[in-house]
Amino acid sequence: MTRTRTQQARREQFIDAALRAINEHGRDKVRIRDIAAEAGVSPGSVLYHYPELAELMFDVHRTVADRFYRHRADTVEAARSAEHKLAAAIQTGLPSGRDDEVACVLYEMHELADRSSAHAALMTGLYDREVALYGSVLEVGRATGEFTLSRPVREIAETLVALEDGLGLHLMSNNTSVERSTAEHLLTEYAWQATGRVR
Amino acid sequence: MTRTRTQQARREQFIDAALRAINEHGRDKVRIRDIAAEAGVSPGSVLYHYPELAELMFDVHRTVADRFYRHRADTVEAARSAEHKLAAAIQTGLPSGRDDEVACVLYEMHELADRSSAHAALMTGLYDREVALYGSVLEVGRATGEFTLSRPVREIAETLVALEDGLGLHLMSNNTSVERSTAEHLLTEYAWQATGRVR
Amino acid sequence: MTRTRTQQARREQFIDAALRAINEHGRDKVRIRDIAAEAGVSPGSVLYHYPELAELMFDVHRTVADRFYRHRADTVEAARSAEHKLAAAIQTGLPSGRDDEVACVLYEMHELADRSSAHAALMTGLYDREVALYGSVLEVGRATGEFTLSRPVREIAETLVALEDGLGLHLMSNNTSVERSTAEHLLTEYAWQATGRVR
Amino acid sequence: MTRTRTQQARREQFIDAALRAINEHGRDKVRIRDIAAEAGVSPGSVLYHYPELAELMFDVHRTVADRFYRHRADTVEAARSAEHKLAAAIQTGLPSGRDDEVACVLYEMHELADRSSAHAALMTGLYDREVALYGSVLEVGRATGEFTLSRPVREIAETLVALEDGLGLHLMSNNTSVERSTAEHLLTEYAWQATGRVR
DNA sequence: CATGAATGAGCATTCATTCAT
DNA sequence: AATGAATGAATGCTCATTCAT
Repeated sequence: MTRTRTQQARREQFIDAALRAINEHGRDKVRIRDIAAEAGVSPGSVLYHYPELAELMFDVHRTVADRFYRHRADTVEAARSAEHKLAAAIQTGLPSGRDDEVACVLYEMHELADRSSAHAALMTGLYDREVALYGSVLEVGRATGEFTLSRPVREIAETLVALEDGLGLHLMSNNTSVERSTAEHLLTEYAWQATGRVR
Repeated sequence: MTRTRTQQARREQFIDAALRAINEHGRDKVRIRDIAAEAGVSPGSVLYHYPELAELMFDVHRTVADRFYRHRADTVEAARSAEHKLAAAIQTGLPSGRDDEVACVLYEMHELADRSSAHAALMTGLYDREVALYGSVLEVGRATGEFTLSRPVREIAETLVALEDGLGLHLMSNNTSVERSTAEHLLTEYAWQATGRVR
Repeated sequence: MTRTRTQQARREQFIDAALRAINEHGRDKVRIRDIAAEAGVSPGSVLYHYPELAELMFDVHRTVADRFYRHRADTVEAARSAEHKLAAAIQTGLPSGRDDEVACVLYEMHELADRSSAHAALMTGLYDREVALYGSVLEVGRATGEFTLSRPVREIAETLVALEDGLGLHLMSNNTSVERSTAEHLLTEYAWQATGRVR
Repeated sequence: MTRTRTQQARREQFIDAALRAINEHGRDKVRIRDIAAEAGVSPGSVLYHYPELAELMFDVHRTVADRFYRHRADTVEAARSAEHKLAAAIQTGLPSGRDDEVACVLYEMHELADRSSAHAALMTGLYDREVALYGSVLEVGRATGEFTLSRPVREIAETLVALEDGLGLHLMSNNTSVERSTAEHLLTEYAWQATGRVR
């Protein structure tokens, strides 16, 4: 048991190392050596703990998905009013910038879902949680009377998540026609409209 | 001139071959041999026409972006009313399925924009054209009285493009919580709302 | 016959082209394409006239050896006195510098003699002619009373040739301890001594 | 430290292997596989210790230059009289034959000096040491009264080195007009003359 | 004769993986 | 548990060579 704990801790170090290495070299270019170097160990050591490299990739994906959601959920929860919660969700749903390691890697992982159902499941899981998060915010707003929803909760929530993912994709891809402020604006406008608030 | 024509035609054959090879093996896994095999030639032949493989990648990206947009623009143009045009834009904006080679490769190319400004420029160009396409449809609808726009044209158009990109991303990633019908529904609902039509 | 003449002329163009290409890229790095480019034709054209590349190399070697000797012999012959002839031989026996294409290529060819008796024969032939050239100059000087030879003609001549080859080797190899002026000085000093002249 | 020692020892094994491989296949034809085969390892192993192959070439050059000089210096030192020292220098300055691996490779390396200042520096260094070696022998002979120098020490020493290099070049190049005995004779004759000894 | 296109053998090189220590 | 050393499979790439036009 103790050994398992130790091993697990070691694996988490490798996950973090891989995360940084992916961020630096790109998911499809990263080598075991890069990960090992980032962890300060030899390549063989990585293989010892992760005989299957795909498993490490999966754990990285899982980790960034969890962290990304956790950060959003915590921030939203900390907001007092539904309006503030909604704003918090929007703020944390877009990548903060090029140095947003978690968001960057998360977007790099999308492509894996194409050919791996395990990764697809991670994406689905994240999507569902994000929809649920927005959904609960909307419910709260409706309950407090802050929001007058123009459409069913789930529909609005799904639209918000898809919209922020699309905007995030463009932000990560250096689309010069989409800046962070534009993205925030579009999301916010849709949110106002969907929650029946007039400017 | 004739010679150049021939060379250009040959290059386009390689672009198509690469497109198919990328579709089969994945952008980051595709080997020169795969492209050559798809084109029915030897690996050296590919290098002969594309000494810089990155240039071939770029041409593939450019090609799928152009085809994707061209198909949308043609379909939209063929529709008679603004309402039909909008529906056509939505239909053609989402990947038709796993066998949608153009859309699949287009999404696979996104990641390249991360580290290459040339690819980022392609994405920006496609985005701008798509926004303009939606914009013109909205303008037409407003002119004919079919649409009563709730927000500025550009804002609605950008939201539509980002939304369909986000939904497309999930469709391509096998997110089981987002199906093609769901995606269409979300887009359509937003479009109805933004164009002032009541169900 | 006419065809042979034409072919021979064409071959000589390739020899010159190869000479320049070798000078630029180095004998062991030069590619057929470099030679073709220098000749302003396609690689296939070179192969057409020189199906065996080794033969072209040999012709280049032969050509530079002949030119090198011819230049020396002509210069020596043009000198009036034995003393001037000897000085002329020394002057033309050392590479004039980095831009001395003939000398550079000649030195690059030495290594081929290691494994090819044909190339070794060329070197031997050049050596013999150079020894003969120095020999005749010494004979003339002795006949006119200008020189009082300290050793047999052949010995002095051979020593002069070997000495200039050794010095030339260092000059070509960028030995910073051997400069052209040093080389001339050493050769001249030995020549004075061997011909019984006092400074 | 121990580790570095091991690595250095391993590198020296590769230097020796490369020396033999160069000797067998020629400097410009030698492949990594030849060196690996000579060392009894896989090609990758060579790259592991010498990621830059040029560095291995340089080390081989350095090694043969050092060994060549060391052998001469030791042999000269072992000789008792100046006369014997001079004879020893002459004997060891000429390649003993086709099987003289050190001399063969040393001559093969000359060409590298053409385009690499690092290699040129090695040649310069060897030349300087050889000149110094001859110089010290001459000084000793003058001190003991054995030699009566006809020219300055440095001039004679430089002439001897250049002369033996030129003769060595012809010996290595299979010049059939220059045999080992001829070469020895020419060197010896010049040496006698320069040191004021009469036959 | 000449060339552009294409080929394939041969090469260095990368890199995950193995293993003795 | 970890590592340095070593391996070998896989791949890109070079380049002489072939060939139809």
